[in-house]
Amino acid sequence: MEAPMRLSRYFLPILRETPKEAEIVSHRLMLRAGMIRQESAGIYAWLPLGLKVLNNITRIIREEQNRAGAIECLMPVIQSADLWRESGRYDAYGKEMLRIKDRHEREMLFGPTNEEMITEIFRAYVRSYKDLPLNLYHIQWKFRDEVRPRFGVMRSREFLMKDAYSFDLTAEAGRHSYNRMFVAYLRTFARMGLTAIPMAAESGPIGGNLSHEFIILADTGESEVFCHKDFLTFPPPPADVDFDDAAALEGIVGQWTSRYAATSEMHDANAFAAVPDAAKVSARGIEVGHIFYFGTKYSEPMKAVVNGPDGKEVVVQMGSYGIGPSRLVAALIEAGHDDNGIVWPESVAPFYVGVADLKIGDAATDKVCGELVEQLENAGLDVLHDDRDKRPGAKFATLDLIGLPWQILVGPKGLAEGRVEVKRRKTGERELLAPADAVARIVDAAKQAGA
RNA sequence: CGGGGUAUAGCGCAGCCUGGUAGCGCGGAAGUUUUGGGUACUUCAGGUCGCAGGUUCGAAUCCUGCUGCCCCGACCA
Repeated sequence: MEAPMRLSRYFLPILRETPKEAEIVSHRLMLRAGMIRQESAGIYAWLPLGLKVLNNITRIIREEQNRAGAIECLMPVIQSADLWRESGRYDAYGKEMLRIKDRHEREMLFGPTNEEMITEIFRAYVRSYKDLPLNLYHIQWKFRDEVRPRFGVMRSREFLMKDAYSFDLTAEAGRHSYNRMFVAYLRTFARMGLTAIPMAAESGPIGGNLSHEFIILADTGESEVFCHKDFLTFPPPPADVDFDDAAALEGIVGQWTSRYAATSEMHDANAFAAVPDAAKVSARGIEVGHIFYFGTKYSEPMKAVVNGPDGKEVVVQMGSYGIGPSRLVAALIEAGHDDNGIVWPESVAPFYVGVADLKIGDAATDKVCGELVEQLENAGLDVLHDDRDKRPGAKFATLDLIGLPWQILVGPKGLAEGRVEVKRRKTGERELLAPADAVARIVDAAKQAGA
């Protein structure tokens, strides 16, 4: 919980016009709402409003990773080339990997992913099957030197990534670990108001033979996708799902893989033809997560082994599980906006409610705004108080642009009747309420949203 | 990495063809006005015209080289 923010003292560089480089709506709105600033091709600074959203997203990711039994750590952004030579990927990775040299001419690299490093950490400490299963994750900046970065933070070169890595004794146990992350991902995206559809996927340079991409449908998505419409009605796993219950997880994963879903690379026209026409969904999608089960691809060459119950050495089974929080910020905007700006889901909104004082300096509006802000704050809500000396129109436009779920508009006209206006951003519904009722309405809504 | 653009004030642009030392809108500051959906007017501040050479009495403008950025394609969380 933070102190209520007075907009006159905040740093929110709103742009009235759209910078010309921004092609897609999320990029345009992130620049206009003062969330990010481009510093280089595909490299962005996160301004306060953008950072708040990013932090809300990583908070949800952490909560769901922890719930599923993963343990957070943090690995460095700069890695040694030697580590990557062990797995054979130093030469295999190609120009996407940014290679650098330190002052001693040692070959280093800016990490594009961390399988090698986590395997090195694992093998240094873990010797016994009794320490398994283990799942370690971190949330860290990564760099992939994309040939052509575009679409703002949707396809940037530097990006924030949550990576989890699982270690198990057997393939069966590894499958359970995979399912844990699968279910955790369904919950994570659902909490952000997204339906992410798990689709059969290529495993690419990460490797392995079991892999799903989690894709949300959006017109501006980069991938062409094909799936059954039932996915849009499947319920997300409940909060009390038992992650130790392998059969229960298998059941959930079973449901979410029971219908056809594939990206264009993996598309099987014959299989799709079997889907009833009325259920066919052919759309564009944004990849927001990707999970891999790759067995011993890294543990074998890097000798990550433990002693089994019979005293013999066993090469551990591994998987890795990624979510891109920085990309998710853009994906959430692609999925939630209108002509006036962003419409944030309540769980990730940078502030929960904005209180606009429509006539700064008016004793009545100033007083009521101060009281509203204090009461909302005391109720545990994150409040933005627009106390700038601006025209009402400018305030409406700003609040709509930055997409806070609720607005309270306090002006002399309404106050003459003892009323303020409560506006819900998502629907545009407005209500004239007494100030105390306005607070109650929004606090109730927050409780219902489980914020 | 191929193809195509573009670079002039914080943002969006004009000026370049036909060389004469830079302008408009938005934004910012001051003021008057206005006060419920980006108000109107006045004044002000802000630019080594991407960088380096060259041509010329004189270059934002013409020529050469370089760099950044953007778009299309192939590649990708």
